[in-house]
Amino acid sequence: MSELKVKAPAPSQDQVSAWINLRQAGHVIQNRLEERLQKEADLSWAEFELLMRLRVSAAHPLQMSEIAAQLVGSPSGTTRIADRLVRDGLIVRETPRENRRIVRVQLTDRGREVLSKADEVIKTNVQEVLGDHLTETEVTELRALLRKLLESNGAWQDARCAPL
Amino acid sequence: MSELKVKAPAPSQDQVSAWINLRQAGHVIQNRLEERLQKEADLSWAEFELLMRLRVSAAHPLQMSEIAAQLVGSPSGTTRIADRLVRDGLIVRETPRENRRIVRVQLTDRGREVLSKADEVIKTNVQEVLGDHLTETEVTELRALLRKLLESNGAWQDARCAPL
DNA sequence: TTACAATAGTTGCATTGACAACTATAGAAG
DNA sequence: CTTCTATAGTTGTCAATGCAACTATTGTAA
Repeated sequence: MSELKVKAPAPSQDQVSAWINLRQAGHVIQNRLEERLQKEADLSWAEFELLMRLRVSAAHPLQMSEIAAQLVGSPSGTTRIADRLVRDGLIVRETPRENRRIVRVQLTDRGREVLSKADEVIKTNVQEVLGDHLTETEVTELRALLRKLLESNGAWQDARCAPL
Repeated sequence: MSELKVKAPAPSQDQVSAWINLRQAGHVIQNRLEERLQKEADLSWAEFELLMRLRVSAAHPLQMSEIAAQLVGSPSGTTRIADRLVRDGLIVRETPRENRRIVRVQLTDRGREVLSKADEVIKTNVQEVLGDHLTETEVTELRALLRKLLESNGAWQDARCAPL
């Protein structure tokens, strides 16, 4: 009878533990993905994600602020990532005549190539770290929980990742 | 009939999306927690987590390598975090006579004080970002999924966070 | 005992990314 | 039209962190 009472851990502990576990998973798995991505496609995760966003929008080239809004980092961080991608010839920046404040970004052919190589790497490795261990149902559950978390914190956005 | 077939998204897309969502949640929420923690307890999350590990072990003071094993970062990163905590007088380093290679770390009184203040901040804010939006069951589910994920990637460790 | 290997921790260096300040352009108000 | 304000993006500077190289200590073997 009283067992139930005394054993009950404060919910806040569970919540904090959950949070720490989320960060652990984030770091550990990310490290693995980054390592492979770097080795096999010579790309950082940040660079990959930026490229991916460009492909998803496909039709019209995105401008910096649109990209920045879709990534987790700051605007200046986005600039720096783009700098590297330009240096490596994977994207091009272009300022349209009609609005000389903005900068539109587009994949180059080489960018598309590298991205498609990166797709393979990510697909394989996400399968390895996630897919091989969670059922499809569990993946769906996880997404639902994360979505709820993000939505209630005003930060939800669909993580469309295009062809793959 | 064929609808089911053509509409089915490749599982790899779901997996990658799940992964991206996990990182988004990680960043967004972490930013919020760090901001409050910094403002209200003058502590970074990394510092908080190190202090917390010290408290959990309570009885015997931990040595650097033990701490490093529990945190997500590298050994050198752990050294740097400890540097700051020493500078701020929240922990003390000590090299025992019997083994002059190792360094044991202990909370100071001030460290305990600050940590207990940080507890409040974390408790309140994790409640706000997590607890207020997920049911207890959902938190449990989330932990279970993350645990499975971590275990299958050989990185599980219980995120005990002590009193709080 | 001297040499060699393994362990523990720190430091130099380079990369990454955030924040705030800055430049440049566009739109609004007078 | 000029001025003021808002928007878009970049850059200077700085803190955090990883890797590889280093120092110091301990354990092992000849």
